[in-house]
Amino acid sequence: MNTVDFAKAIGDETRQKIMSLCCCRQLSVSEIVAQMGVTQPTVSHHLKILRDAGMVRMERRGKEIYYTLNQERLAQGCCRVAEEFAPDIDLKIDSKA
Amino acid sequence: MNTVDFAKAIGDETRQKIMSLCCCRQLSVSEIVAQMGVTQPTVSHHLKILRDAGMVRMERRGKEIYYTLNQERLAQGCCRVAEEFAPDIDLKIDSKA
DNA sequence: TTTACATATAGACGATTATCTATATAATGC
DNA sequence: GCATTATATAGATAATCGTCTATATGTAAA
Repeated sequence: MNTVDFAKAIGDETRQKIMSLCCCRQLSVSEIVAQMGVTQPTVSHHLKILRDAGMVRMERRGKEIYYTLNQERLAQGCCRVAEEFAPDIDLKIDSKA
Repeated sequence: MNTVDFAKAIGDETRQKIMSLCCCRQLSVSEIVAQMGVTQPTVSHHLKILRDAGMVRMERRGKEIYYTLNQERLAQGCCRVAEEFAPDIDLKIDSKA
């Protein structure tokens, strides 16, 4: 995944809200929809974009599909951007406890 | 500057090419135009977006205006994104020699 | 197998955006 | 002042994108 696609994937208010919601916990699509001001198809649309960008993981359980943000991929994308355009500045990843 | 505006500013192929060009050296608008496949007004347009996002510095010398990428701001934006959406991963900035 | 529920997809539509041409502004030299 | 060069701005246009409604797909329960 290149830096343009990465930045485009995260460069939308609705998607960032979704990212915040399923950043630290699994959420079903309905749960996401319930907390956003847009329709379910719109949420599904944005989830697809995030999925295609590798930014979220999905897991089906029964009728529901749970999404979680892929924090590693996100951080990797940030590092890629910094490496490419800010070579004089060093961004290091340290996994927290 | 919020993370949406930051991601939108860098989420364009033409702008990323400009960012690459004036990442490590000052370049005048004409010099940038010469290395890109778009017209001068288009380059000016993208420079304005990068300027508004604080991603480039400009310096007038005579008739020419020289642009440089603001690597610190860029790296800061990357960190902001990681902090907000990947709180379990720690991205630290280390200034290189 | 029908019904109900959860999610995805298709298609339409308005808004935003990237590009262009034409023109304005700014700086320099004659 | 006038001409020249460099950059910015205005306005038009086509393409992309985000949102909606309608509908299809998938899963589980009756």
